[in-house]
Amino acid sequence: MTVRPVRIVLADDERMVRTALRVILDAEPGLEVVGEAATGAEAVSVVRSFLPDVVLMDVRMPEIDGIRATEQILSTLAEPPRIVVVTTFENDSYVYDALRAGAAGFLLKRAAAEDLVQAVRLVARSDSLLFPAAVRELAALHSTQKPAPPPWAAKLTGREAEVLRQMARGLTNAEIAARIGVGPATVKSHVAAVLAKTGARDRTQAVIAAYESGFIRPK
Amino acid sequence: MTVRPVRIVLADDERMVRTALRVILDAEPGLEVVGEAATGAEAVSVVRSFLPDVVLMDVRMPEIDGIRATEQILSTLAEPPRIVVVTTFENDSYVYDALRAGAAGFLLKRAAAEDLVQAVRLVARSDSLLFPAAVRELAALHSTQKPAPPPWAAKLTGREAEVLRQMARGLTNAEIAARIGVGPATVKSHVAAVLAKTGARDRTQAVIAAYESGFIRPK
DNA sequence: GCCCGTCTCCCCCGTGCGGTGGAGGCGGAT
DNA sequence: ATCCGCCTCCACCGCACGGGGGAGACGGGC
Repeated sequence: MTVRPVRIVLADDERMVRTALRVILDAEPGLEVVGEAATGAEAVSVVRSFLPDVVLMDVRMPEIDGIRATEQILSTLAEPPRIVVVTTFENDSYVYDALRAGAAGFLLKRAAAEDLVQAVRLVARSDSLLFPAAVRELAALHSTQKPAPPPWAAKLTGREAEVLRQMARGLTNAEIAARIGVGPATVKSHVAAVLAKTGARDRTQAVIAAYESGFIRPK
Repeated sequence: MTVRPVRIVLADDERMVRTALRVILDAEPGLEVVGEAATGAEAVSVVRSFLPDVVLMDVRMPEIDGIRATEQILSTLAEPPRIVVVTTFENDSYVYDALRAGAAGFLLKRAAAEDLVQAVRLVARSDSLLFPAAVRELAALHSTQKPAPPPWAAKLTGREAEVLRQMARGLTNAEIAARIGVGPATVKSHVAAVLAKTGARDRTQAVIAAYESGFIRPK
């Protein structure tokens, strides 16, 4: 008997992309594109109908994005397919969101055809999970820029940085003053300086900036 | 001419693991283990000496953990190797940290030998990035347990969660009101509820709690 | 039927916060 | 000797915020 082929569903709002993927995948023995969807909502229903082994899911789609569609599929099917999130990766921060949603892997749209095929095969047969340059580039944005995660961090004086750290712990000006051993008025000055340099409107925005820039980290 | 082999460095505090990996990898044509390290610090120096193509890096190691070692390697070498983080995955939340550190992939220690080999090959030749069941399980922990990443998230109503998300974007009550289409007084009520449920004293602490609990994540 | 949770909105009040515009001291750089 | 950056602190002001009350409407559950 022949080996059961890997059944694939494509979800992408661009017909050309779907066609390209279909051509590449259908040319491969053992791979079979069984369905297509142009929206996230359509993807959910198509997957429910065809129950494929693998779904190639675009992130940006009308109605429901790929992330939500992934969530819905994984949470509503008893034996959900492996979902590979496909992205063009421009400035996407979808990666972590997709991971949380339960995506089995990532694929860069500009990936080589052979990588695409290998990705699908690998995801289909083992519970391994493919990743592309997308993450490397994203990771690079986080790691190689480590010497300069916050553009403004260099401009914060020692005291200001200290005050910002205390702010990010949820302390009031008076508490910060007591903690670092200065007067409340002094803390106010430093806070004002931090707000000015970070471009924040209030302490909440300053704390957000601290998190988003990596100046401080969760956990 | 023969193809240049993939040069590999193993970093793991358990000798047995290193040996096992070496046996598996050395048996493969085109793969060559050129060095081993038992600590994170050692890993950094060994990598600097041998300049391998791929590093298999354990997470938990004495002196310096795999994450920090990864950071150091990637930030100090001009042409750093691909670093694959190896984990036993018990309750690790290292995955995101490793990604941020610039890891090229993940591998589960209990992965099949053939998966290991294929992972190394793939990481070495393309900029694709391997993942294992580790992430699937971890993702499951985050997605299926989505009702419970923050202990209090389950207790936040839909509106309250929405308001908290807007708070975490640095918006004032008035701005949130305009954005979600309700009156300012309503937003005040929701904010009060959020503060009560999160145990926060003010909106800043609420936003901090949102970040620390993973309710929202930095880009 | 009733209750309870949710969403919606109102009042009043105190205050922490942020904005403005200062001042004095201290050290390094020029 | 002078200037500048940083740290320290002050007074005044307006306001968004948070606390403490409530109230009406809708829905589902008992």
